[in-house]
Amino acid sequence: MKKFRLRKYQIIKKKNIFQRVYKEGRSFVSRYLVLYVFKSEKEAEKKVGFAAGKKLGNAVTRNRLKRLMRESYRRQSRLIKDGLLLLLVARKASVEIKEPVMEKSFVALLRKAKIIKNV
RNA sequence: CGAGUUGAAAAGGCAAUCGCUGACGCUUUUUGCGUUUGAGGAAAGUCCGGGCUCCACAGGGCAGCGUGCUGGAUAACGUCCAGCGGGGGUGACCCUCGGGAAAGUGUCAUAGAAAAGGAAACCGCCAUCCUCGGAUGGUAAGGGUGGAAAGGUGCGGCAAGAGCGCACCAGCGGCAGGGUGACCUGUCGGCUUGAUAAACCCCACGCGGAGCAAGACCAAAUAGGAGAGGGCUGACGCGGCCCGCCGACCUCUCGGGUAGUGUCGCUUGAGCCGCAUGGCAACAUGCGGAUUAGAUAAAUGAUUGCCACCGAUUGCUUUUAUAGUUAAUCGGAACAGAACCCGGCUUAUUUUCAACUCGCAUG
RNA sequence: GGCGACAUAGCCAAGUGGUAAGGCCGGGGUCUGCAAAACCCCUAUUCCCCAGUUCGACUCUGGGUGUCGCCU
Repeated sequence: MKKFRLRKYQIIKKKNIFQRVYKEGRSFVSRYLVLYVFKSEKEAEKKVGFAAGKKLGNAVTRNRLKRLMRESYRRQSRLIKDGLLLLLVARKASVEIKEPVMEKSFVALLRKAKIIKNV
């Protein structure tokens, strides 16, 4: 079975990139998530960032949400087109949900944004 | 059986698939593969105390801050242990910012005659006088006010009263005995000096400041740039002020560059477990053993199966309540995530066990 | 991660041991033919919460909760 990896260098870390994606990227909203999409200058670049605000809860729940989002992205990353910077933000309703619900919601957002590869 | 007090312990396990941090090995341009490793009792709050780093390898005085019964433990503490005094509870047991109010100052609203002077007379009580309900004087026993009223209770005494006298109790002081000490016990004395120091303050002891975002290091590039001001008649700096120290740069403007969320600090430590000895204990000493988190948009997750735990329903056993049981089904499993590291405290939270106390019932 | 500040009516807020000022908003009234303005009256029982000290706590002490700021 081919593995879907998610390495450190594939995650957005710099503050200014976060700011650009927030400001200039297009956004898509669902009940549990907000997805920002921004076209990178480089063709091959494909990165993702995760955010969970302070209002969602304590450190444990915020870390759990980021893990769930990362797991969803990791499983579906092969479907996504290259050359995009994505940013996933958790909403308050997502505190209660389990992993498959999160993943479904993520895929629905990808369809909405029309960034799925046609294979 | 019910209610409670105290003290400990644990924080589900195994397996499969996918995935992540660090370390090591192989390969290597990136990368990839393999082995291995990986959160807590509170990691939390940041409330104390240290280590460590920089500033005089930290000095003096003032100011400021903290602690506050005694003795001990400790690197240190506001922590811990053992005691003393006071308070609460039927009890196991718990709580206690618990020095000084006779060094001084302040405050004690309203009410009340009086709220702190050896002070105070509103009603009442007693004596004297008269114009017969007032005046003068005595009086703190009674009434009334208040959170608190000038020691309390009883007997005597007196015009009425009063530590005015006596007994007991409380408080204060002296002496004797015991204890390292807080203090306790006994005895004697004159009879008596409100509360508040989590009000200022006094006394004793302690504290320099900042904090790993501390601090240190690194390439290329021009270049130790230009101008103004201050400075060995001592700048800048050392938390406030004064001293003292240090000893040559500092501030502003203009122009140009660079350094990356880079590397080190970064994890073995006053640490943990067992035994022995000393000690009532906290703890100390000796011997032996096990020692692997080090991330930085921040690593432990997701899905599933079985077993174990808890709860509910159904079935079965039992005369019933109840209890037990195995089987099936469903549901649940807390608080919470290392960020330089330790010792504590506090707060959040799921269970289990042990010892003890009280009540009820039965033998 | 570290350091610090604040919380009082719907809003802005004063208050530093003796029963909580003031302004805006709101409600009622006077005035007016009706309004506006002006004037008068009313609006705090949880002073963010829980304990303690004190006769008495918004105020002092300890613990908790929430909000905001500064340091790379």
